[in-house]
Amino acid sequence: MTESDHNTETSSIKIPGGLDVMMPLCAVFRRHLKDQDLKYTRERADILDLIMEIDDVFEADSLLDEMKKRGHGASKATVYRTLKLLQDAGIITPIMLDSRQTYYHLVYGRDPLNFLVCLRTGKRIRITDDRAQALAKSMAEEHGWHPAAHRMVIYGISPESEEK
Amino acid sequence: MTESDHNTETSSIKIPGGLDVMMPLCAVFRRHLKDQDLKYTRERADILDLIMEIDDVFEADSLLDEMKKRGHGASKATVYRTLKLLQDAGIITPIMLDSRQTYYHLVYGRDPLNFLVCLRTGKRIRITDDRAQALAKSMAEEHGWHPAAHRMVIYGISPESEEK
DNA sequence: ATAGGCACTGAGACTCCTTCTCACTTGTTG
DNA sequence: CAACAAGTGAGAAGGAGTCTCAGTGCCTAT
Repeated sequence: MTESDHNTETSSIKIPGGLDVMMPLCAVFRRHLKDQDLKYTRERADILDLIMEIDDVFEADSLLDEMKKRGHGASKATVYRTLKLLQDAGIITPIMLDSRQTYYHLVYGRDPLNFLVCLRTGKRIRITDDRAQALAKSMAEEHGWHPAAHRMVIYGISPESEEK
Repeated sequence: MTESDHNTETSSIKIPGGLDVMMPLCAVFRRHLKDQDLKYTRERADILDLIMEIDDVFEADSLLDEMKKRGHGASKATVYRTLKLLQDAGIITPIMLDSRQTYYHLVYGRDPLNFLVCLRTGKRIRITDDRAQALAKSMAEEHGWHPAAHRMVIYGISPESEEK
């Protein structure tokens, strides 16, 4: 870990011996980059930092804006390129919540997310649910597949919009 | 039912008395249109017919192409407008499987669909599963929501791609 | 039958997200 | 220091989906 690993958000990884080692998220990214002879640049570090700070669903565009606000900007091209690298590294995942654009969120070391989406207002809430995870695993395995991730999106009417 | 209801694909609807009445899908659409003083035009009928014939996941673009091939075309604008009407009528639903475009499929009178998507090959298979439906219902209700539909997309490795 | 009104359609302009191109910069290695 | 590979930004390009607007068609009332 070097001085450029300034953000020390960690994720636990399981080691065969059963020991839990807390591994900084940026180290995961750096290793992934190094494995392909790619570089851990200022832009890439800043983008990952911002994503860790947000720790919520986000879009490419809001990243761009926020980067600009903070002075250390990055071009649109760089943001999109970095998002792809982060996906490859298994750190973030895209989610298709509506047809306008792609959303992303942190997944490395996080519980899988499920979503409730209001058909009237568009309001979204994230929920985690072990049953969904278990079910996804069963459904995949019953078809001979190896599950890697799942996404449950439930459309319905939120309590707030119903009262109106 | 008139001569313009040439496609007689049906859906069963529950009547309070407990009787099952088979109702042509196009009749559902016509009623929905009539309720809003909209018209059941040749283009709209053709698009619905094609969707019933496909009876699989489809994109706006492939509808456009297929309509063109069959001689009775429709413009891009009309196709998109009709897809929206069909959604409003509860006949089809959009699904966001990847970030390239919006996919749709028939839902009226059909079992809810879940998907297995192969991370290596992009192969998709549709599966129905009562457990997913039940779980979606529970998850929504536990948060005070009224569920309307759900979508479970499971990403993983398909048996075929694993053998390679 | 005719006229008026409203919905519908098609062509293409337009928007917006995303990707690509290309010239220039940066970092690393021998 | 030279060579080379990778990275970056600006803007062009691509592509899905929406919007506009003029022209068409269907209904209804007179």
